[in-house]
Amino acid sequence: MPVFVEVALPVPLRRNFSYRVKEQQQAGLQIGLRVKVPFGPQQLIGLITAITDSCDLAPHQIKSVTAVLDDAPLLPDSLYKLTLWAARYYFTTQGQMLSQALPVALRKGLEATPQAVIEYHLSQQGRSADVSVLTRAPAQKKLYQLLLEKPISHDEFTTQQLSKPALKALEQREWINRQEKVLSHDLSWRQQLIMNESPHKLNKQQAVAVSVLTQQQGFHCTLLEGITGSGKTEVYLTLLETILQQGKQALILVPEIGLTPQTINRFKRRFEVNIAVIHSGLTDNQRLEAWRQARVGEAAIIIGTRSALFTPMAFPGLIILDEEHDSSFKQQEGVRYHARDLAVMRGHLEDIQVVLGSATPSLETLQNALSGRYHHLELSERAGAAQKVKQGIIDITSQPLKAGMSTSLINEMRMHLDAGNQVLLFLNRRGFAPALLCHECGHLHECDRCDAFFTVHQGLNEICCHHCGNQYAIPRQCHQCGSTMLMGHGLGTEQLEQEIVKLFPKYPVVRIDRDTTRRKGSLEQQLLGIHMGKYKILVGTQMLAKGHHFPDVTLVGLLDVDGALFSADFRAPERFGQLYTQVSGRAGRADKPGKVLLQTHQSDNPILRDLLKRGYGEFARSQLKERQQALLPPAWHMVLIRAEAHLAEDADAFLARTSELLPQDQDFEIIGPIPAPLDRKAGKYRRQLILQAKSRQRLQTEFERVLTLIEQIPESKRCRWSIDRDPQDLM
DNA sequence: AGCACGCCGACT
DNA sequence: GTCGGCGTGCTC
Repeated sequence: MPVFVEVALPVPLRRNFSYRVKEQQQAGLQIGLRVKVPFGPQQLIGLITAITDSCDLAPHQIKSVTAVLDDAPLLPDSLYKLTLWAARYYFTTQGQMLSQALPVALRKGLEATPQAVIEYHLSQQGRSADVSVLTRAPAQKKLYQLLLEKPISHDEFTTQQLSKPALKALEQREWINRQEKVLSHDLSWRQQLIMNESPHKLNKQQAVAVSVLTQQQGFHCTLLEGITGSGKTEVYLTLLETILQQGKQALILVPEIGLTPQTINRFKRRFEVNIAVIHSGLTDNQRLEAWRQARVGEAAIIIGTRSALFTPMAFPGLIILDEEHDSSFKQQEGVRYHARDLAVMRGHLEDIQVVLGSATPSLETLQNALSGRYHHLELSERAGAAQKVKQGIIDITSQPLKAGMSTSLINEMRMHLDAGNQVLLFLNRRGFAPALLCHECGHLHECDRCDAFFTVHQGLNEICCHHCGNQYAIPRQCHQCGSTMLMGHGLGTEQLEQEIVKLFPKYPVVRIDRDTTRRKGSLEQQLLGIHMGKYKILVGTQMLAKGHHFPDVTLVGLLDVDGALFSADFRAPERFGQLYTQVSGRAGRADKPGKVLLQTHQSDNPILRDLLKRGYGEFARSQLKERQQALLPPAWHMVLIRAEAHLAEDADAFLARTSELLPQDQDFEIIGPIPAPLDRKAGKYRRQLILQAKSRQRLQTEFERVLTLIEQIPESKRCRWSIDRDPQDLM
């Protein structure tokens, strides 16, 4: 009987592809194995999604599988199902979803389960060799001496950056033997968990949280709402102890910025277990190695950012997603999945607990907690009884400003600095100035590829577009009138830093934004400087607000609240609330109360008042009510269709036709096509269609019905389009 | 998404 | 004369 397989391939085509399987390849064939298949003129690697004995296609249209690459499915059943579910939910294909979920090395066809690794030993001849011949070959000598102590695996060779030529040379001298070492998995942690550090004493709230969490069996999702400094991590660690003792693994997901050595060390210090850390700095092979260790159960704890969600576990026990409100959990290109939502689904499929932790929960999670879908645990006491932060609003309407700072802010800064404390200024705009203005004709220099102004970077002597990366030397003359009187317009962190140096020459300043932290390790260096007290004034963007505590900072100033709070995006108030709460949480400690000052033109704004008066928790609850009234997420469900094209009409026509395919009634709203907030980006026109549906199920079915029709719209070929379910921002 | 095929402009 | 630009069409 002929055998055919359906294969999911990493191509943006909404279907799988059928292949014939030759007889000698048929043994052990199953769903979930990787295969190499011919696809047009190329060979691709995909996953078997079905095995059949017949195929609708004409025989001449079907090609044969080139090779079957695995003998066991790559992913456990739960993760295979997760990719299927996610592909449906995000309106994409399983092939695309799988290429998000699998490590690059596996997508390229590398072995998933090596039975043995190569090890290098010194040979008999090598042992008795005369080392003095190596005096002029230091790399060989170093390697030789390492080998005297113990054999080196091929893997260590790459990770420790030893010299390959030296290895080759020693092999040529016949001093080295290659040996295959059969791998055995060290799972001893499951039998006996060794703790390096005894647990800290928990306060009452922490103890309650831990006892609730440890008593739960099977799938549960819990929001752990703990204010900054309330000791969420200690709760995680204590819960982790129970899980590990049961011989089960834990997956910990953290925001991109949160995966610092300090975080990892906290876990390493407590448990004597293998921890797989998955971050963007890993090579493809290192990533694969971490993936393997998790899959066989050698790694007891897996810590990583968004994409680590798909790491298989042999003994799944727990998923923790820390700082669950953080926007880096949502993928912003390709398949736009949300790691938080998929983590909950994964927990469900693996029948394990999911803990979402945050001081400032997203409205989505808060709604689930309030409605009873999730458990809700609160930590409201600051460990060490630190004092509450004082807060104040500075109305800057018709106030004189020096580099964006009001006189009262400057005076306040001076007081705190003179008292020997640190001051943090927050401005969410990097560069020198957000526009280049001609003083004679008023012309503002615009990016030629985007609908945006150039940002001036004085240090680099460049103007550059923050949307497409376009950059030029700062022009000497105005492009419109030729005048040489050009000046920066508006304020960025670079300029703020310069002005502060002039205003406070005695106090060293550090600036932290994407420009000053581009070099690897420089952020760590700067943070160290702050903790050592080397810097007194800290200037920065978002980066400064996330994850780091600065105990000697007693004053935090937010320079441009208006820009952050009153943007067109419906999530702006929520995000500002989170940012404000996170930033103010950075300041002060038990013996030094902190103070936060906000500069705004709208000091009476009710949203702002609400946030300051009642704190994030209450603020978020009233925001949730507003979203419900406005039929916005999480009350209603949103999908954004983006289209970009060289000609605006093509994008418009495509979206207009799409909207004609969909219903419009009381429970299903369509807005658009409308220009995206950044109308033109990188030379292309951007349009979008916003869809809001009351019922998630209805949204799903309506969309699935029209997906294939959308592809057939003639204009779809003339533009680049994508679907974003549960969009984070409408950019 | 890739990749090939195909048809027009500035180069050894 | 050819190298190479990217528009168009196809992939079991």
